[in-house]
Amino acid sequence: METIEDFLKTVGALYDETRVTLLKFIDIHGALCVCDLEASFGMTQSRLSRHLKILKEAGFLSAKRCGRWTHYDIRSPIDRFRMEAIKEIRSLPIDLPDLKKISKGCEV
Amino acid sequence: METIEDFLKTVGALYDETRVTLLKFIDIHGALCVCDLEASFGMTQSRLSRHLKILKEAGFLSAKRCGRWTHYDIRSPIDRFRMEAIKEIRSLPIDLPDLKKISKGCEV
DNA sequence: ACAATATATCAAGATATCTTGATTCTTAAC
DNA sequence: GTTAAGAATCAAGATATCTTGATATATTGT
Repeated sequence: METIEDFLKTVGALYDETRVTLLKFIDIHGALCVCDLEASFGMTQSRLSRHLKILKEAGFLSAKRCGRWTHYDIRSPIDRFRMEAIKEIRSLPIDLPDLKKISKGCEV
Repeated sequence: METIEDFLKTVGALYDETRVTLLKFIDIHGALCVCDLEASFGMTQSRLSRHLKILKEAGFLSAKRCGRWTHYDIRSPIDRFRMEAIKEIRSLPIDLPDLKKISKGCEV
């Protein structure tokens, strides 16, 4: 973290229940494509894409294209403060849906 | 931190440049009354009051009445995640005004 | 090239947050 | 009690964020 703009973008990404829930889900299950998240959460695709982008640009997630699929995962390496945030989220009691893996190809 | 509501309130309090700057200022100078912050930052009183309240309700600041003055200070004890946030803010290069102490009474 | 699947982006309306200026509440001095 | 200083709250307008539905951009298979 170098600037206050970075910091604000980082905490801003955390300031949304949807994103905190997504972050926890990906932290638990590992890399997932958008369509699996869509199936698991029953959330519209554009909404998911938007939140994943925000988490990615805030330094929490990495995105890796694999064929048609984009797999989002917890970014590694990750700095101390973002890791502390993820640890905090791990400790929170958050209701998560079951993982529904519908993607056929490009297993990772 | 017990619930996701607590967590969101905590990161929400950090998601504002004014509040991050105030938090850093109070972290450096210790307990200060609203009028001294008002004089130092050249900020309207209602705006300050609002942000201090948000930082207080998010668990970052304590407020202590002393005569006419309300002194805000970094809350102690403070939990791990909030402390990590303050440490992160300490490391950020943020332009701070000089401290202007105009309050006459109730020194702490 | 064409069609289908997965993802990303855009536009518009709904909701939340921030700022300002006015008002109210508290406490101390007289 | 009255006045004044310090602080908190309220109302209204400006700005930012979130959601939805539509459209655009890859990428793969035929």
